Amino acid sequence: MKKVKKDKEGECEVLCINERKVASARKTMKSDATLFKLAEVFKVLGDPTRMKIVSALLQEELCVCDLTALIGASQSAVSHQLRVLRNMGLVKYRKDGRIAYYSLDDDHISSILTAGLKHVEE
Amino acid sequence: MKKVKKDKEGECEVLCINERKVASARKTMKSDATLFKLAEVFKVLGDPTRMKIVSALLQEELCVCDLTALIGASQSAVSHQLRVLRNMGLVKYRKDGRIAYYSLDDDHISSILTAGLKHVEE
DNA sequence: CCAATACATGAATACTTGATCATATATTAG
DNA sequence: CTAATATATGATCAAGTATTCATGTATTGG
Repeated sequence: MKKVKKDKEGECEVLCINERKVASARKTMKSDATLFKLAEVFKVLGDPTRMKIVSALLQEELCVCDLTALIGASQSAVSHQLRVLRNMGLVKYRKDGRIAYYSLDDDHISSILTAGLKHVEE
Repeated sequence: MKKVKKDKEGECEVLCINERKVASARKTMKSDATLFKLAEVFKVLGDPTRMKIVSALLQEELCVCDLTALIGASQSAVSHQLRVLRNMGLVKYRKDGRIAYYSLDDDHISSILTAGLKHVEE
């Protein structure tokens, strides 16, 4: 159901498409792969539990037990979501005995949240 | 299954929880409502189709038809996702006859993407 | 060594959600 | 008015996902 029509010469005659604007946008847009990765990062931040975890880690590293107490979820749920955050490279952790201390992986994450907050807080 | 124990005086004796760090984090963390809204915004940006739409609109307004051509999705899918973006206040639109021109709702959105890109592009 | 603690993880389930299909509305050309 | 165009939207459905439950691994105190 493409919005195009074949004319007598076999060429495409577009309808309402503004070719110039479309070409211009296509030129400056990031690659599909980059946009996909970007969407993945935002998707990971787009869950309340994970958002709470990340924002709790903004100041200092915390262990799983601290995080569980802080955000009001089960230890299992926190652990599962920490793995998601780890896999996306948003948090890292170090082990000290049987305690795992989690922290944010890089400084960009703080600025992502800050930028988002500006939109949320009007 | 709370990680707490009642002791003889009826008080809570925590296990590995670092009370000081937890209290400190709790103080500076945004409210649950704010974090929830923040997660919602990121969730909306966390879909490849919507991410493509938003990034296509970074430079100038585009009509639905342009967007459909640009991002390679059906008109219906684009329309549905535009509504999600509208409801979240990420895009706005104006009608000119039967054509709807969409644009980003505020400038923060660009900075959110920029911050995210810094993480994605290492 | 043994029990308790801290955390991780597989399975099952309920819930969410993005795409498609069909159709509706609105505008304009003829 | 009528047909075509541009967009919106409800319903359906398949795929994804967050939580819970049960259990596993690793570390440490006694």
